[in-house]
Amino acid sequence: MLNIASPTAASTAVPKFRCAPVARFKADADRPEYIAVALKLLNDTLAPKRRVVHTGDVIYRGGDPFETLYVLNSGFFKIVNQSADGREQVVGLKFRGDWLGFDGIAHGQHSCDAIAMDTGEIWAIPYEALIAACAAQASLLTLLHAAMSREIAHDRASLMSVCTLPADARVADFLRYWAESLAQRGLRTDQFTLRMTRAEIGNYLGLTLETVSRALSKLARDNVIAFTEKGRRDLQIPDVSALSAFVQRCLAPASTPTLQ
Amino acid sequence: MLNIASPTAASTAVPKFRCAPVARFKADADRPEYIAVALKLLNDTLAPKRRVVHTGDVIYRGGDPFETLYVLNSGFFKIVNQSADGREQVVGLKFRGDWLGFDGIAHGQHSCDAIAMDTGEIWAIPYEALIAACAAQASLLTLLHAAMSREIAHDRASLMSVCTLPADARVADFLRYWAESLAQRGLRTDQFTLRMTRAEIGNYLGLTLETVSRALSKLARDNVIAFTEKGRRDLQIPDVSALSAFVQRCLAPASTPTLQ
DNA sequence: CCTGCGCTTTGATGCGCATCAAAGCGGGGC
DNA sequence: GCCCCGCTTTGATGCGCATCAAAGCGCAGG
Repeated sequence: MLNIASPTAASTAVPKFRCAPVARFKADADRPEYIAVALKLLNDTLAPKRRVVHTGDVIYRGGDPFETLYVLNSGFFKIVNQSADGREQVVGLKFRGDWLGFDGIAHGQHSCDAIAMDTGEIWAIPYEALIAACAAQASLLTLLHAAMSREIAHDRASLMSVCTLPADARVADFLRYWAESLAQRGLRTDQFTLRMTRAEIGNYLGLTLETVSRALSKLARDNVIAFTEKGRRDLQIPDVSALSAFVQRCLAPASTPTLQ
Repeated sequence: MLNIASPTAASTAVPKFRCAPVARFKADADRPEYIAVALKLLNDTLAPKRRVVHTGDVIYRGGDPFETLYVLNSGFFKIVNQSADGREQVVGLKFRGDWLGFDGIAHGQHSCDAIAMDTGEIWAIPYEALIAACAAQASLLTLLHAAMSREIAHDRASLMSVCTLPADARVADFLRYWAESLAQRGLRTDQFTLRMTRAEIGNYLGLTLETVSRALSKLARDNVIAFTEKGRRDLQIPDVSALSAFVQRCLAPASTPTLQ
C-alpha cells in the first residue's frame, strides 16, 4: 500500500521530471489557441486512437472499469450521473479539447456515463501510457493537471449557479457558459444550435422543462436572445454580455435606486 | 497497494516513471488505513511545512496566486466561492487527508477561499516540488490523481443532491456524507459535533437556515438522529444507514402499494 | 397528402420552501 | 449574579417553481 520503496535511488539525482513554471499557467490557459495547441501536443506525443461517435453513442458507463481517459476532438458530450435509487442527472457538458473520465481514477471504475450529443471524434488515451509519457514530456502532465483543475473549478461554479440563482438567471447563465465555451474554441457565438432538449437543460440545471421553456421565452421577450427561423433549438445571441447583465438584474430586484 | 512494480520485477525497457496497475486503485482507496498511509507517504517523502490553524483562519483566498497545494492533517475546512456580484457559497468541505487548492492549478490563482472551521494542522506542499518528487516516487502521482479524481466525483454527487433531492432529504444526505467522512477516518460516527452553523449548512445545500433547522427537527422526531444534552450542534446518529433510508422515503412519497 | 409522435409552448393550480416575525436558549463579559 | 448577543427553533404568510393539462408545431413514415 502506498509503498515508498523507490526502485531508483531518488534523493541524490536531480529529477529530469520538471513542471513548467507555475506563473505560465495563467497566460497559457487564456490564450485563444490554447486548446488547439494542447490537442496538437497530445496528438504528436501519444498518437491516440481515434473514434468517430454519433449522437447517443456511449463512451463509458458508470461501473465500467477505468483504464483510459478520453479527449474530445470534436462534437459535444454530456456526462450523466445515475444514483442507485434511479435518480439521473446531467452533471457536466464537454466541448472540443475537454477531457472525459477523470472520475474513474480514484476507484478504478467510472461513476457516470459519457454520452455523445452530436457527431464527433474522440481520442482514447490509456491512463498508464499517459503517465509513462509524462516522464519524458513534462508539459503533458501540466496539461493533464490543468484540465483536472479546470473541471474542479467549473463544477463548483455549477453548484453555485444552481444554489444561488433563480430559474431565469440559471438558464441565462447556462447560455452564457455555452456561448463562452464556443467562443474559446473559435466558433461563432452570435448564432448556434443548442444540442440539448429543454428537458436535458432542465435536468442539468435542476429545473423542469416547462420552466426552461418559460425562461427562454422571457429571454427572447427581453431581446437578450432570439430564435431563428430554423427552429426553436437555434438561438441568436448578439451580445453575450447581455446574458450576464440579465443575471444581475435577476439578483437585484429591489433595484429602485436610493433616490427618494 | 499503490506501489509500482517492485524493484525486481520492473521489465527492462519500461520507463522508471510508471503508475500502479489501474485495477488496484479501488482496493486501495477503500481500505480503512488509506488516509493514514497516504499522509505518512507525503510526510516521509516531502517533509512538508506544517502550520497550526484555528477557527476562521484563512489558508488562501480567491485571487491569491497559486503556488502550493495543502493537505489537511487534522481539523475541518470549508471552501467558499465568491462571485463578482457578491454571491457567496460554501462549495466544499475538507477533512483529514483531503487536499486543498486544486482549483488554482489551471489559471495560476485560486478561485475560492479555504477557511478553517476548527483547530487543526495543515501541510504545505509546493506544487513544483511535488511534481519534481513524483518523478522519483510514482506513488505520489497516483496519490495526487486519486485525490483530484475523488474531488471531481464528489462535486458531481453534491450537484446531484442539490438538484434532485427535496430539502429534508438534502439535509439527511449531508449528515450521511459527514458521518461517512468521519467513519473513513476512524472517528466515531454515532456521536459527533457539527462544525457548522445552520446558516452554513443551508448555504452549502442551497437552503435557508430555517429550512435546515426544520429538517433537523423532523429527523429528530423520526428518531433518525438525536440531539445530545451538550447543545444543538452535537448529534447522535445511532445508525447511518437510517439516513439513507430517510432519503429514500422522501423520494417515494406515492408509496401506497398497488394493492387496491 | 394525412397521421402519429416527439418536442415545445402556454396556461391554471397547488405545494414546498423562502421570507418575515418572534421567542427560547446558552455562553461570554462585566 | 446580571445582561447582551449570536445561534436556534417554531409559527404565519407569500412567492416561485413544479405539476397538471392542453394545444401548436415540425418532421418521418405510410
